[in-house]
Amino acid sequence: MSERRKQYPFDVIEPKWQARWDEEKTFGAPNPGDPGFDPGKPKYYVLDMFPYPSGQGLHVGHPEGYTATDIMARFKRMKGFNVLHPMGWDAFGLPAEQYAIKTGQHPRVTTEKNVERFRGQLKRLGFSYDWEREVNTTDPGYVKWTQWIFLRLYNSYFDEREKAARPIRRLEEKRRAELPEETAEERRAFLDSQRLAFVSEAPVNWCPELGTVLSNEEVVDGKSEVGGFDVERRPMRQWMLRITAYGHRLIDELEPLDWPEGIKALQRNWIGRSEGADVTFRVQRTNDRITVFTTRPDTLFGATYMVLAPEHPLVAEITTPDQQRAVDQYKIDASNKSDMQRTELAKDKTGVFTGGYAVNPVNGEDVPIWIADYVLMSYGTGAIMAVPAHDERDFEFAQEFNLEIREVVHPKNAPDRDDDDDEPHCFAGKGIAVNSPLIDGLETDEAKAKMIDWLESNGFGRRAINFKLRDWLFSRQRYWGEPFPILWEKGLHRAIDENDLPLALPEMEDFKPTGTTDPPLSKAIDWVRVDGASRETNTMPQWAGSCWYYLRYCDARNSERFIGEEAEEYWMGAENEEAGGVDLYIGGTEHAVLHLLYARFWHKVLFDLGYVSTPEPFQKLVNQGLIQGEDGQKMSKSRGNVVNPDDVVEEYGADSLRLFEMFMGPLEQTKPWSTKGVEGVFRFLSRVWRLCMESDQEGNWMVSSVLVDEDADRKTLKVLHETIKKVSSDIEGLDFNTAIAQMMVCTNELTQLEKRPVRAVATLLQLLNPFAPHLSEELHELLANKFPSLHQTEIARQTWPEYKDEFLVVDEIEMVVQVNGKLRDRIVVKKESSKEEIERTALACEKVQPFTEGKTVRKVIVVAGKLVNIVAN
RNA sequence: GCCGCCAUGGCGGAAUUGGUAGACGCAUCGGACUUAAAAUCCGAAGAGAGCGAUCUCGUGUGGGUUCGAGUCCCACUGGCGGUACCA
Repeated sequence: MSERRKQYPFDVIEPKWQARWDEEKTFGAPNPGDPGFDPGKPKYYVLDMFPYPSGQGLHVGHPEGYTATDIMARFKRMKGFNVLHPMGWDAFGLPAEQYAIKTGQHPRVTTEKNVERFRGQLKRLGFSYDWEREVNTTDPGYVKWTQWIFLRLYNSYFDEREKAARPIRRLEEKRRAELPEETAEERRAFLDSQRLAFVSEAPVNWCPELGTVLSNEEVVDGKSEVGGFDVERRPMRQWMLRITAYGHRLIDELEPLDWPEGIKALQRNWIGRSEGADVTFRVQRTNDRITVFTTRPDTLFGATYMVLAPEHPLVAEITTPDQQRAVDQYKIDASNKSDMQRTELAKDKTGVFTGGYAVNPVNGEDVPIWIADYVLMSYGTGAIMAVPAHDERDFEFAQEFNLEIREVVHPKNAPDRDDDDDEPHCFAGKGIAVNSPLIDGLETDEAKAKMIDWLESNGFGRRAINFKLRDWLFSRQRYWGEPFPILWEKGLHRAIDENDLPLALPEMEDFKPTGTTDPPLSKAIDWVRVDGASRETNTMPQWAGSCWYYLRYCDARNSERFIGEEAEEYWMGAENEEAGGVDLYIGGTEHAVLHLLYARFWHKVLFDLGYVSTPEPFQKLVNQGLIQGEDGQKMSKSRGNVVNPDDVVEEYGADSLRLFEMFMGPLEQTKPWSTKGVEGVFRFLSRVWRLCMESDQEGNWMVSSVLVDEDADRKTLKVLHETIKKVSSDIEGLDFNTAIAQMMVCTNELTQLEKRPVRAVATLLQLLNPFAPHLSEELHELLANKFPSLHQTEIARQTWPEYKDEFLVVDEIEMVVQVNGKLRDRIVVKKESSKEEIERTALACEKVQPFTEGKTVRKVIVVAGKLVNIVAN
């Protein structure tokens, strides 16, 4: 069975070339200053999202993106670029730790084993990585710099005026000058509250099953993204990163990036910027003030009540004695509801009147203050002004509790709907302000602006922008992560000395969760105690390592800096018109709001502090599409439709796997696996083999006797140069499927020749090389041995072929003749024929006559080289 | 609900700025080679009508713009992904 399939000896040639690439370091990329570095070469940085080395090994989704980047890397090298194409391991994380707990093996051991396996699998696929730059996020030499970057965050604050991170020392000096009478403790507390990495006591997502807290991004539908366990809110002391300070820039600087629109939208949506105003309401009979955020200040005259979140600090003070019991009960009920329940019950609005009233600043009216859990403490100010006529949620609530609904915006061009005027309705769109003395008759946008001006000049509010984005919860109660380089003493934290980095994890026998909120590291008593202080026992989340690995690749062995200045400038810097950063980044869409947002944030901090030279890390991003099982369903063990890449390589070879994954369809599209499809590309590669090779009686392969060292005829040259042109531009555009189709056409053409011109064949092998590197190198070597006129170096070190226009043009062109847009005939005309000649020929066509007979020819349209359309009626 | 993506033969998919719909591959059918099969090579093929040359219809649905629409515009339908009380 398997004998039958080996139509060419891929099982011999693939290991041969992989070994040679390894030994000769064929794909090593020199850094500035390295031997062999050519400053004249432009750089090209093509990056894969590095894998988490799971116990399962590679699945077929990995090679899809990896093959795409590998084709680009090999192509750009031959095009004369110095190409950075690295690989590494995102090796901290929950699965490794959970597996370790189950088996009792240390996560370092299992991680090493998994990395070993992944590396072997990738090498078997012939990817042209520079393995000298391999990184592993769990290596002490890597952890050192992750911790070092954390300390940069810790030692920085966000300067609101400059809209950038600055060293905290600067803030300290400023503070000292401005408030000399402040005590050291007060100043310290202030500075600690300003750091980009800070400690906060706040409700967090605690997952009892995993024994850790999770970031908002790691919680999906109230369940943990890993494992799908219940997540509850509980207040805990945690490290946070001030990503919210970068909300503006994370949105604005996203715009010019060459990213899929969908991913940009996802990030924009996640960051969730809304513009509006903060408005302050005075609480009746007290000195209390309630500030609300609204995107519709133009509807203030329609604000007929207010709602506070049940957790709002002013609730206790506002509540009147006779409403006390009801309010207390509601607060208890609300706190007992899980996030899941709160969203499930989203349809039915609940709430309780506090008994208190506030004064609407625009008209002095008293409005009742309610509490309701549809108002979230975590967004805006935790309080809203309710405008039931123009907000769906307020409308529902007002209907439920019979609160006044007052129209203050009238739809433009709306018909007078006096027929159902008694029916209360809600209109949330833009229109014309009515019943609003200050702004009557104005359109919504104008009304908003005027209202904000009025609020500002009367001291009732100001322009404001709000974000959905929350600060990034950065600590985890796990063992297998980077320890924080932080010491605690008398309730205060401080950084450890940078010379003591990396701070390694303690060796522990028992790294299980403690069953409480104490992290496992708290059990390493000797490690925790340092003189009079104790170490932070939380660890960093998995995302920490992946926030900067693309920088480390540029200078992976540097022990003095996280990245050398010269290396950073060369690989990440902006050159000429280019925007700089990673030139092409390919990976799955699942990281749209996690890794890709976090990495941008870190990069911006490093940029502000002067460590990197561009504000954005990834210039061009492409998401490879999901590969489904043969049945069109998502691949999963339970469906039994999982394809193992090792099996495919075993049966058809790595070149076939690579080629098939690129031939399936457009890179970014979801598409189903097809075993028959693999056989198809395998047959194609076998045809290429037989284009060059033939077997004798004994079945030994030898260079084909029909290959000749002669010039190709014009027809062959035309196909060949069309192929050079199409393959080149298709690779640039990542249209690999059509590039392969064109190479198939070219191969079929060459196969049919009785004498095959060997230089044309060698050119085809060059074009095929990025896709099927083993086969093409082997055939080229065999041909080069026989034909001295061919390049004697391997293809990887050759220059990419250029097409010549002179071979593309033909003397005679076939043109289509249409009558009224319908195809009726074809004509062959000389290349240099005039419009008039073509028209005459077309009109004279026999097959055209029946369709023009009895009609008047109104117009004849000639599209050069394409068609003639006769308009007749 | 909102946001993004998609819809073309039996199947995966091709079609520059609007200009020959179905490239290439799979599956299918026919032929060559073979004692036979596999492999390989050659050929056919969107659907319908016809002996035929040919004709009619065809890119989710309905309209529109145009000499000409898979492509552009309007209104729908169906599917995939994300997100959801964000004021």
